[in-house]
Amino acid sequence: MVDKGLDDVNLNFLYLRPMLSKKTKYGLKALTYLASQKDKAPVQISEIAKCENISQKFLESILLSLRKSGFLGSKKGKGGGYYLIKDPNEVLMTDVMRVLEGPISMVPCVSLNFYEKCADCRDEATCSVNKLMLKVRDANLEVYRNNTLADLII
Amino acid sequence: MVDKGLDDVNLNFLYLRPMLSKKTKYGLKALTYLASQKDKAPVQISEIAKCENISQKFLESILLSLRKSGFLGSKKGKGGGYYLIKDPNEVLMTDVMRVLEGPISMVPCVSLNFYEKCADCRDEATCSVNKLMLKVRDANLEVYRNNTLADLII
DNA sequence: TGTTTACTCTATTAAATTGATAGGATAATA
DNA sequence: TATTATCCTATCAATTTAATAGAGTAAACA
Repeated sequence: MVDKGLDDVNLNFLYLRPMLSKKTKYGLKALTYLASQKDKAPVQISEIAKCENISQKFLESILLSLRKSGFLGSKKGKGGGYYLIKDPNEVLMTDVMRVLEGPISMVPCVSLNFYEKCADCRDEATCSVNKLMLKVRDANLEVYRNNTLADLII
Repeated sequence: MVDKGLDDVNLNFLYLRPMLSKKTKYGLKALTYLASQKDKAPVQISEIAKCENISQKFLESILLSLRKSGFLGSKKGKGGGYYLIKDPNEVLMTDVMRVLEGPISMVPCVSLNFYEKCADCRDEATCSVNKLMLKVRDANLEVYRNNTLADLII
């Protein structure tokens, strides 16, 4: 049998290279879980992990980084856990995404906060990648700036 | 000396996890290079690689996949090379990005063309990640649909 | 007809990142 | 002082990216 060029098959549909990391996915779910609480009593990691189907150990590190970046507070010992520090209406997605996922721009040369010149690019002003990714960055920023944690509930 | 918690340092600004692959970056540059040609005579891989500072061997595989997906034509032998098949005005960024980078959605559960249910998600209708990523997808689609290869030149 | 040119294809590689797990240290509560 | 739950370090397999090497194939041209 002759090989019928299976290399032509496009495997993109398998989502082999997911764009959104699980860290961000889990972080967002945890934040909305906390935002949905009636009171602001601390919630244990184990509860969030169980309800949201998240690996508890992995979630630990995510919540830790969210605490260090000022989104969450924590309490140790019995009755301890994590809780939201700010009102969900005041938690901007721009800030959340930058902490969890990293820069919003897809290339450093169009980043507002973390600009870097491309080493291989001759002229930024005429670079097609720069031109397109600038528009993509603006479109994404528009979404993240206009959505808070409160907008993600229900 | 006491360790002052260097783990708190946010290293995102180093762009350790670039969102846009070099494959896409190089592919876009090659496409615009070809679109900028006066006539439609074939251009050699080596010329594009040299002018755009791209690894020639890597570029070979990228141009090959762009040919197989119908964007480029090729000619072997002396005077051979790659050339655009369609008019730059008719090459939509949605199609280019899907071939080079993969699905436009950041999660499979909001993908138009490559939908997949999340294994761990209890209810898509109330999922915060789904809700946010749906908006991001629409914003990105808006950009890619309204830009053609011709829009990336100069 | 034969040589040169340039695309085509397969295979391999190092390096980096992700996602997950294990184990113990620390602090707060009762 | 015992229990609880966060905090922190270290490690791991699996995957992906980007690049390179080398041989194969088809077209042009002398």
